[in-house]
Amino acid sequence: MVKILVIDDEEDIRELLKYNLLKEGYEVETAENGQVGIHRLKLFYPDLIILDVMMPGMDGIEVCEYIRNTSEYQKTLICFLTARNEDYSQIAGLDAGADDYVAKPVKPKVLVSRINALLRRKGMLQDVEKHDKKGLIINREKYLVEKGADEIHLPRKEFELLALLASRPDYVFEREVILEKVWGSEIVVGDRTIDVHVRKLREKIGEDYIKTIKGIGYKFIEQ
Amino acid sequence: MVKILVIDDEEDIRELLKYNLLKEGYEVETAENGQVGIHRLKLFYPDLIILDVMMPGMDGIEVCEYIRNTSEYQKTLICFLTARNEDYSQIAGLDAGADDYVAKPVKPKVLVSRINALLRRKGMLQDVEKHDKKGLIINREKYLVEKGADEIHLPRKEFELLALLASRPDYVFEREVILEKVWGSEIVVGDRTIDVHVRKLREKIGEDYIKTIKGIGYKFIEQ
DNA sequence: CTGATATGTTAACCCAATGTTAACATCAAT
DNA sequence: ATTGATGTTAACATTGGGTTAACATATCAG
Repeated sequence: MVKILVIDDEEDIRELLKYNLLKEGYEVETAENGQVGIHRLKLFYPDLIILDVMMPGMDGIEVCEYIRNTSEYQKTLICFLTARNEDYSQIAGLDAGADDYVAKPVKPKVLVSRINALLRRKGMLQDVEKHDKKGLIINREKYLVEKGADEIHLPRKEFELLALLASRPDYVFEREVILEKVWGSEIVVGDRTIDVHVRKLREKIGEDYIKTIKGIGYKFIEQ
Repeated sequence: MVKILVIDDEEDIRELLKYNLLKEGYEVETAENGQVGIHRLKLFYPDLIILDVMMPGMDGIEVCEYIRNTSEYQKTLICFLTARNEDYSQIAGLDAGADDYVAKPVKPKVLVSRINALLRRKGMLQDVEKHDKKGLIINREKYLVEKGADEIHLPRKEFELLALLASRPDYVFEREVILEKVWGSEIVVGDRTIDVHVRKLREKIGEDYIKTIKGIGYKFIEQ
């Protein structure tokens, strides 16, 4: 669960943001000024702080600098709330170490969208797909197959064969078509060649990804 | 050297940004529309793209989506230029995968500050130090590679080869591409030339940085 | 069940791609 | 001209990807 701390002196804003962020599925706490915010940090340990720049007492810039100078909060994201046209605070804020800012008056849709984007690009939002599943990621640029956290290096033919099959999961590629695409139309190889490559692939990526359709060919099964 | 590509249909803006970014020490190229921008991508390989949302023809959102769907540019940063109050494009832009946006009319100081901040938090601005790891620092001005405390002087070809490979760690550069980029498309050299340079590089920087992908090419591995 | 056919499996082999070394070519600096 | 640094090539060594042969097993028709 992603935790967000909202620090703003206006109660209306705090409640507006809290309501919308909760609706989005985040865990939210609020603080009404910088001192309280810093105090709450230690107990709440948020992943992201939404921080008003203009506050009586300790302002947002100071809070931000304090956070950035405290090593245990280095990875905590900071998003400023700043008055429009307040270019100075944009500059100072970003230089103080903020990760983003949103202009006031805050529109909830905009804010939520930016918070989502910020968390996503910082990798704090598990993007559903990608590395959680045991699905394969075939990376042609790296000539590499990623399976979970593992990186599997494949020789050329094996890679091309897998890439072909995986390009259309569940579609059955006939042996003849595989030969044509992976080996090329002129080159003639023995009839056990494909099988051997399939064997090696199955050894490396797992036995369940490539299924034999007897009498026809092979197909790739998504796991 | 950090490379920035500016895509905007207004020449005034392009020149304004180019001037200020060059002054800041960046390498800058421009493009006057989306199509040209995408074409320029492949040759220039920018680290960051400044992208106008509103353009005739292919607009910024489309360009952004194209880039985000092309795996080799996944790590390329995108910063939108968007008209103020144009909330829709803020949302659509960020959802399309932009890393930041700056409102028009652009103030050079603000833009430069945000670009700096964006690059810094993405770790693309080597903050002078960084000597902690055993990673290599490639210094184009001095034709020099720093490995820890050592300074390794490299001849041009070796340097260009290493710089190319290291510009995109893990990415496999085909022999043909290496020849094209390091030697130039017209010049034809023997089959063994690349290997010999790789050999010399491995002797100088260590055996583990450059990996052979047989049948395809070479890749740089971060240590 | 039996035989026929397709596919699986293993290990050995071959060779093209790459590694390696040293000689040669080129060029800038002295 | 001499030296040293760099770039290229030739000649040979090495490796591991790709292929095949030989045999094992599975599947299906009748």
